[in-house]
Amino acid sequence: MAIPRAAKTLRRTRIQEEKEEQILEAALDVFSVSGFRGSTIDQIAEVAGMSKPNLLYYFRTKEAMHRALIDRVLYNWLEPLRAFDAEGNPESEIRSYIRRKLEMARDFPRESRLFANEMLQGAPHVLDMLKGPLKELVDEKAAVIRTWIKSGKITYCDPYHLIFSIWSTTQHYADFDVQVRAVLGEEHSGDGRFEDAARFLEQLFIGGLRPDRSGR
Amino acid sequence: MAIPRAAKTLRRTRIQEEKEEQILEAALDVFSVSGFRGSTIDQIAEVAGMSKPNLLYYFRTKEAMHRALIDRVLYNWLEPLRAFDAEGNPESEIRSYIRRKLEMARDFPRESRLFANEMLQGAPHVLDMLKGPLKELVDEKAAVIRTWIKSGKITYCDPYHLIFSIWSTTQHYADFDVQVRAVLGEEHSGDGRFEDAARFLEQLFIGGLRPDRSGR
DNA sequence: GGATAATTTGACCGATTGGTAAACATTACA
DNA sequence: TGTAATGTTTACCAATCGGTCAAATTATCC
Repeated sequence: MAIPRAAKTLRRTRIQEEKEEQILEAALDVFSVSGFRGSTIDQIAEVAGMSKPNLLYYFRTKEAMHRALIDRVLYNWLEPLRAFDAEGNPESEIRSYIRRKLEMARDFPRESRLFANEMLQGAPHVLDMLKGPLKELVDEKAAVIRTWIKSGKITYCDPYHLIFSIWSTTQHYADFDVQVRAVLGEEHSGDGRFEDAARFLEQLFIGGLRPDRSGR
Repeated sequence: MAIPRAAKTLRRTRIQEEKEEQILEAALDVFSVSGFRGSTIDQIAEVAGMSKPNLLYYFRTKEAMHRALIDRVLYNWLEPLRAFDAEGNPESEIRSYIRRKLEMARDFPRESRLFANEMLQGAPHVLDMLKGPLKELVDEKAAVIRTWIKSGKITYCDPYHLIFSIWSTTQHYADFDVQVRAVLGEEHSGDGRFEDAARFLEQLFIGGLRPDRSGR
């Protein structure tokens, strides 16, 4: 007789690791496109290549699957912001933050869309995380940026909106990929657009944040 | 006996105008949060305050409702970009484009989210419009920006990525509203954040695009 | 190799989905 | 005011939804 599913959390077999991995991979495919409400367990089961009851053996509900997926993806997603360092000089820190975020948009677009979907729906599953850990992390980095401003290394500006604008410009290339490709045309739909975007954004932010050159 | 619905398009009664308006308003509420797949006709009917069959009397399918909604919203959505003018000087044109887009994010967040949802899902209903009319409009405005660059009014940059970055930074305040509020905290969740954002973004773009001050 | 635990499946359930049919009610207009 | 066109509702349909169950299969370990 199968053991109650709670026991799974005590010891995990090889098969469990593999299947859960497979399922979350498929779930990312589906949830990132259709959002939570728009996705079905059958869809995910099909992408994962297994039967629906089999999938439900590993995750008891659609909710549980979604939560596991978000938990798993969240840590890496915030990594670039955590790496944002007060010690480095502003120009190179901002430059590499932009680079890192653009790389994530290029290499992990599904993860970006998963969060975007969540945001559009009002963040029903991650609101606490936004108000707690994320806010704290951003507050911390905003303080760093303020020290840069006070020491005259970058021009005066609102650090929160600076962070928002880096998030939005970079994630745009994942979340609105289809629009970007449509506007740029087939011929610019290779990965080259990420290099072009990096060049533009670095120029924009470095130029836009340079300390006042003519008195303000 | 009720006339076949095709006849409705010939002459529209007062009731038709009112009810269709009511329905599309409710549809905007629902589709903008849950996307096409995640929304149900019952939900929309409830928000619209009418029965499902009644709603289906005006729009035969969920698809038809969604299409009508998109058609209706699209024209206004592109208005700010159309207003982007080659004659004005770059600084004030960019400034007012940012203002207009931010005002739309503030005043029409549902419309913004409707499109964002559509993009995340790969633009199944508007791909042709993106590749056609939108691309042409952007190409046209990109050409304007290039003349500004050639005449030395703004610094050299990729006009497409410039447009993308204005889109993304401004729409962010509608699409990721819940995140913005969470990070800024309750006390900054009044409409003041749009003024702060406007100030920051104007500074960023005007500063970032100012012709080279030190030789390149 | 056999017992036992872990995994997989097909058949199924009640609720919800998008949508229809036809009776009924209301409006517009001669 | 009568009547034909328009609008609304109730009852319903087949398909799909999230999820269960028990039986069948496979892996594990002595």
